[in-house]
Amino acid sequence: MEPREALRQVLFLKTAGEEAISELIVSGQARRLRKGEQLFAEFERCRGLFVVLTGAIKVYKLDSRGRELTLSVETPGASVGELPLFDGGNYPYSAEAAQADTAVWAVPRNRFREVMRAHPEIAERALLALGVRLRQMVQIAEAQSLYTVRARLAAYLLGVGRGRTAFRLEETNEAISSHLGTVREVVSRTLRTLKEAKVIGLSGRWIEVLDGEELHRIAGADQ
Amino acid sequence: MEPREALRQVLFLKTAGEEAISELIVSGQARRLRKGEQLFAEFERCRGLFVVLTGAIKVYKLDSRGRELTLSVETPGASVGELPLFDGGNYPYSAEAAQADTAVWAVPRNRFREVMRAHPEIAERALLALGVRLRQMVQIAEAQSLYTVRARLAAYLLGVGRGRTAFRLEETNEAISSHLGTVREVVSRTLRTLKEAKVIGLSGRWIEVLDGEELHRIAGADQ
DNA sequence: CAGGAGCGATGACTTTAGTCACGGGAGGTG
DNA sequence: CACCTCCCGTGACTAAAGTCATCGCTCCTG
Repeated sequence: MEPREALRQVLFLKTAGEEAISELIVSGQARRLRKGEQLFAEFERCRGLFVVLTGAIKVYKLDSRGRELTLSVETPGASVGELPLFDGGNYPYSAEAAQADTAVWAVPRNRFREVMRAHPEIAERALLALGVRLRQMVQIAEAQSLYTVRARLAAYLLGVGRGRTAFRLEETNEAISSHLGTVREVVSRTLRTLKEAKVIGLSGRWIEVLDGEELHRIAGADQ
Repeated sequence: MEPREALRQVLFLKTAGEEAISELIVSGQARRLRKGEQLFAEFERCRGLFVVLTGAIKVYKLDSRGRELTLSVETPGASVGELPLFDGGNYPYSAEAAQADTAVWAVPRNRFREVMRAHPEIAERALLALGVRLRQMVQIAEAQSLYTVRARLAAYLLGVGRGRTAFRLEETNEAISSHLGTVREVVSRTLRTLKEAKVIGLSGRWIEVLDGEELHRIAGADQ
């Protein structure tokens, strides 16, 4: 995706004037990342604005023993790690490329702040952007503490399926388990139990929703 | 706490001019709540600004079977449920009085929006306020998915202990379990195991930190 | 095409957490 | 002071999740 096009899609730049976008274009540069390469790490000081151009960036937390919780995966046209840009703190999570051929547009912190100061409509919309993130986090916190893996997996399937009755799992079980806050084996087994319950069909990475109503029930009610 | 004093302490009103505060005072009114009385419920449309004057407001999520996760407890001088005020959405959680004799200052949504429009310094600081909330939520999500109850309880004790070597548990086990995303019995049992491990002393509601280093280790490392 | 890396599946087992059912104590109140 | 309500503690059990070890398949790559 072209830098200008990507920036235009960022939630807090949507209403920004052409001039603001141009300033962010001349102030920044593209950065390419190999799969797994880190964009920033938790506790680090804010670098600046990052907008995904191609590929995908995974935002995640690690615990002390290396287990991982994926907080979000950002695709082209989305910003990454904008929180410290707005509140001046450090990163509360890490981010790395989730795919090969990932690229982001990077604008240094101070340059972005100047542009934001000159264009107040950005700060205004930033409230919306942080609101979206906050709602996502409340969602994750709730899911982690109040729902079983089975329920979270059902919700995941409904999410990636987006209403289709058949689709492929694009992520590995390992990646899915990180979304759900569990481990690879449990994802594998839970998919099987859903299959045995005839809620989904499953062959290879191909999923067929056999009983959408039941899948919703499992996702919404616990158990 | 006096309304004016409470409003002054709210993160996004700290730098607001005297005039803005006065407008919020004349536009609002105090509301008293009995213990357990609901201030707003999840999914409802935004009511307006609420600032705690006395007592405490618990912000929480319920799952479909009635289990509860406490997201925060707000005390005098803090705002409650400000997210929808800034992003225009509905409440993503519920709130109720956690103590008897709780009171909040309430300003209707539209009145608050007018004041915010007239005083842009409020919106500016609102970014910080949402940032704080977002960081809290990331923390909760992480704790829920990556740490055991034992670790979360240790962190809770360190939090409410605030460095003291002896202190009283002010909340019931039921309330504590809601913070930790577990149930009453497990809190009771886990406190006992910490006692048996000689990490804390425990008699009645009185806690003594016997091995602070170990308590930190338990809170930080999983297990 | 041999070897290795990466991924998925699965059995066996352990650990952690949650549920159910009671008993008992503190403190308030008619 | 008898009773009730609200908590806490705890045993016994079940359920959910995590760990460990192993196998097999696919797809590279040298």
